[in-house]
Parts: sequence; structure tokens; C-alpha cells
Amino acid sequence: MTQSRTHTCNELRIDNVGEKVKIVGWMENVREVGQNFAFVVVRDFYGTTQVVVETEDMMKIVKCINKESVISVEGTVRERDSKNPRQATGDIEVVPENIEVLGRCRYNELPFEINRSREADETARLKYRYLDLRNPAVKQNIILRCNVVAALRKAMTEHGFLEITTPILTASSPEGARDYLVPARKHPGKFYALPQAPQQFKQLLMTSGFDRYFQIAPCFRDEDARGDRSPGEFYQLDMEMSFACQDDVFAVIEDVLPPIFAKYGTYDIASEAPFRRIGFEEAMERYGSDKPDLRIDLVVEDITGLVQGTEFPPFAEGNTVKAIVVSGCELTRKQIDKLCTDVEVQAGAKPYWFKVDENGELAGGVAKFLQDRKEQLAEKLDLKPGCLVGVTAGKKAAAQKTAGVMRKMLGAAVPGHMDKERYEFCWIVDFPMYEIGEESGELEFCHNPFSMPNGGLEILEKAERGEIDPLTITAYQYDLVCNGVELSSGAVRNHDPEIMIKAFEMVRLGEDDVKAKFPAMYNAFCYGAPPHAGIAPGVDRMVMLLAGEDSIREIIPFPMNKNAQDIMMGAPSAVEQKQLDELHIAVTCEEEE
RNA sequence: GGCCGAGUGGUUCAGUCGGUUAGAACGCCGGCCUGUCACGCCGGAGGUCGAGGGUUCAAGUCCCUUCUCGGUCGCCA
Repeated sequence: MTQSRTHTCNELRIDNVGEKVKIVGWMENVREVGQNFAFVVVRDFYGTTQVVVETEDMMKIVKCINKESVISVEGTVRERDSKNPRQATGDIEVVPENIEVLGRCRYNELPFEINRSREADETARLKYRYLDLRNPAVKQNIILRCNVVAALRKAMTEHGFLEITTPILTASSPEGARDYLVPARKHPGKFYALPQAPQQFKQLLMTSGFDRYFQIAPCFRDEDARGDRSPGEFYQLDMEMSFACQDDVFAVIEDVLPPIFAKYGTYDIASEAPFRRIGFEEAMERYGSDKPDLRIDLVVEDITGLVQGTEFPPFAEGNTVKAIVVSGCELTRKQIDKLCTDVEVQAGAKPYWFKVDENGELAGGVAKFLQDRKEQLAEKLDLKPGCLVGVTAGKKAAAQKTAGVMRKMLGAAVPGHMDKERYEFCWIVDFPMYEIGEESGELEFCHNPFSMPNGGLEILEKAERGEIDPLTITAYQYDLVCNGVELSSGAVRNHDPEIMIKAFEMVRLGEDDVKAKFPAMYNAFCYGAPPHAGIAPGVDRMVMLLAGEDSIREIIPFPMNKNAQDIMMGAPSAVEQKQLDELHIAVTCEEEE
């Protein structure tokens, strides 16, 4: 290209008529409408411009070019005879004097049509992601991501946070998700690990006195994918602040996120600060989930006491029974059965139901077991004709979880109970510090061991002396939830070595274990550590919510597939024996084809 | 790893109870068309029905095995 373009494909307007211009871009489409007469659509990053071919010479050139070739067009801007109000440049067209091919597309058939790539098979999209990204609708999500990241950086910087990068090659951590390991050439048999999060580094930065840190941090976890969880790697807006309590962290997030959601979100309405704060126990009781979707107006009621003594075995003593009342329900029997099946698949436990018919009588499902206590139920649940009642029963946690799944499904299935077009934030607070492990049957950390217990050393000592149940101890640990999506986890950290050891002693570990597992942090805290707290909202999930996408892959420039493969680049791949030898690595399994 | 769903021209899909030459739309190729903008009209090429095995006179369709992709649960301190 000897001379650069004069305009982008989204720049020319009626005022430019008569100007000599040069535009460049991809030849998106050719509409031949007559002998030596055609319209060529040129697309670049900014938009599209129509080129009108009217001469035999130009037609000859265009006929030799495959669509999606990159061309440059020099010509004169002319007002269109028939304008297109749906196109930004729809008032004008360019009459070419010269068309040059800058990058020929060698294929006349593509793996999919660019402007319909979202309908194509996902494997094909990922393999030809560079073509998929030519689709303006696909590209838009990546642009959104860039804008959101830039806005987050700006807001955090304005709040006095320093962006500090932390190592990508670090030490394997003993707990949490599976690590990605990197063999150390200079240290045979030893490995680096990619960080699951910069957790320890940011806490060390606090002990160094950096006061306020943030980072758009890449995190690596070798766990299976989900619709909202990319395998392998993801990004967090990781932040930490010294001399801060829970409310200080909340205040920053409540200041930073709402304007970004307002500006870049698909929906106009977003909760205003302060966000609702819901205790973990309350969340489980009322919503059956620690990440409740507050766009749904349904709540879970406890009817354990009301159903005792019925003939229905799942309602037997020892089980917890939960109910969700949905008013104005017109689901057919078949739809209700389908919904129950779906709930069972997701929750792993069978839900039950009954409804209130037009005469106010209980009918269907488990109604026959409940007739003798109809009045009490009607009063407790505020039953009216047209109500559907979803019922779950089992051990407390299972009944809650099943009710939570049912609440989500009923909210989506029955009109009038979910206002989708909004962002509803809430904080889930007061997570339990400890739980009884399902496998071990003994006391274990519920979330992470870095959180400060509510009550500090004293409460731990009380539990140690048997004065209180350790299961009642809560941690200064919090989640940020938006529309049923866990956006973020954070905590006021345990910065006190004595409290740390005590917290570990509760789960039959001690000083040696703390030192062995988190040597840098333990040692650093022994040299004078400030109280500190932080949080790390997931950037990918945030962008996904803002874009209104259901799949995380739509907002990642080059995503891997569900099985953690990059089929475009061919990763993971076998490597040469020489490389393995250098790393002192022997592959013991058969290579897969 | 468990469960569910899908796999049919380049793409998206249809294909009835197992029965003639496996259809459509878009794309592609050729022709016509001077105001299109998802241009239109006419014609054409293009298929190992994911793979392997079985049942049958006959399999895209039924059975078994297997592979791949997606969803979901486990997992993700």
C-alpha cells in the first residue's frame, strides 16, 4: 500500500460528496444488479461503505476477487439515488477509479458466513476464531470487554489504588483448585505453578505498606469448565486495601461498579449503593442459595412443623421441608412434571408440588397428604386460588438447595415473577468459618483459611474450651452476587499470626502447618502486618453480565473449548523429545491422537 | 468421572411406521438483470448421513460399541 486511507468505512457523509477518497477493508458482499453494474460492500473495524461499480473495467476486477478479501478503493464520493437510513454511510457511495487487492482471500467458500457466525457450530467458530471475530456482533463483545477493563482501571486508579503486577511463575499452593504446573529446567524434578490468584502476593504487598493495590490479574485453575466458567484461565479485578474493614471494601466496590454497569450494561436498571446485605444463613433459608437471583420475587418458606405427622414418607420427622408459593400459576400438569424433572437433574433431589384450585381446594401432587392441615398451610403460605406450591424435603442443606434450584426455575417459568431487564446486586456476608467435611466427618475450613473470624482470637478460644459450637463462628468473608451469578469473593484477612495458628488448630493443624503451607505470608505477618481486606470480582463474568451473554466464551477473545483445548492453536500439544529431556520429564502414558 | 442432548452437502436444519434417486434454506459455480442494501429471477455442482459392528429382503431411521461437541452434576480453599 503506497498511500494510506483517507477515511474509515464509517466516516463518509453527505458533506463529503465530490471528494476524492481512499477506503480500505474487507469485501463483505457484492450485489450484482445488472450488466456491469454492482454494489460492493466494504467493511472495516468502524463500519461499512458502499462502492458502486458501473464500468466494465471495474466489474472485471471485482469479479476476480473472492469475498472477504482485503481491498483498497480509490474513488469519488457521490450521493446515492436511493439512500439507506439503516446504514451510517447510507447517504453516499464511492465510485471507484481504482480497486486494489491488499490481501486476497484464497477461498470462495468460508467455514461459515461471517455475519451469521453466531449461528454456526461452536467448534468451527473457535477453530476459525479470527473469522468469527470479523462479525461485528461478535467483535462488539470484545470491544465491550476492553471498555470495561479500561473503566475499571480508571476507577480504581482514581480511588488511589496502584496497579502492581505479580508473578505468573510462582509456587504451587497446597490448597484450592488444581494447579497448572511448569517444570523448572534448572531444578530437575521441581515445578513452578501458575497462580490460582495473586492472593498471597497482594497480602504481602499490604505488609510492605502499599496501602491500596489492584490488578487486572490473570488466574489459572485446572478445573472443568461451565457455561460461566472458562477452563484454565480467567481474569479478576484483584484488589486489597490496608487498615480497611468490610464496609470499606464494600464502599469502594459500590462506588466503582454501578457507573460501569449503568454505562456498559445491556439493561438500564442497576441496584444502587448500598447493595443489600444478606447473611449466609438467611440467604440459604429464604433463597436456597448463597448466590440468590434477586430479580425473582419468590422466597422459600419453612413448613417443616406444619407437615409433621403426614403419611408422606419424605415429610417424616428429621427432614426439613421447604415450600415456594407461586401465585398466578397457569402451568399445565405436563409443564409442572417437566419442571420437577429439571429440578431433580440439577439439584439431585426430587421436588414435590401441589396447587390451589379455583375453589381454594388443595389439588394435585402431594395435596392428598396435606388436606387435614389445609387451613394452617393456607395461613402460613398465604395461599390463594391459582397458587402453585413447590415443596422440597430432606436433610436441611439438601432441602434448601433443592428449593433454591426450584425457585430459579419457577421464577423463569411462571410469568410475572422475574424482571429480567435489570442488575440486582447483593452482598452475602457472615459465611461460616468452619463446616463438617463430608468425607472426613470432621471440622474443616469452610472457605479459605485467610479470613478473619468474627470475634477474633477470643471466639476461637471459646470454641476451643467448648463454650460455643465452632460451627457457629462466622468469618469476615463476603461474596458479591449479581443476578444469581457469583461475581466475587473477598474477605477481611487474618493478619495476626496467633489467630492464624489458633484458626488452624481448630481443624487439627498447627503452627508447623501454617508455616509449611504459607511460609511467606506467615513470616511476613510476624514482622508487623496491617489489618487488611480485599476482594476480586471476576472480569469475565462481569463482562458476560454486561453483554447479556449466557456463555463465557462469547466475551473472551480466544476462548478454549469445554475440554480446555485451543483448537485454533492446537493446544495442548505434544512437544519434542529434546524439550522433555531438557526438563527431565518422562511421559508415562500413551499419547492420545 | 455420572447424567441429558446433539452429530445428515461448505453452513443451518428437515427427514413420518425401516421401503423409490436423502430434501430445503443460505453459501458456491454459470446465465439474466442499471438503484441494490438479507437484491431478485433461471439453471447447476456439491452427501462415506461422526466411526465401527449387528438385526433385516431392505437402515439416516432399530440395537450394541465407540468418538466428538454442548449442557448439567461432581470439582472450582
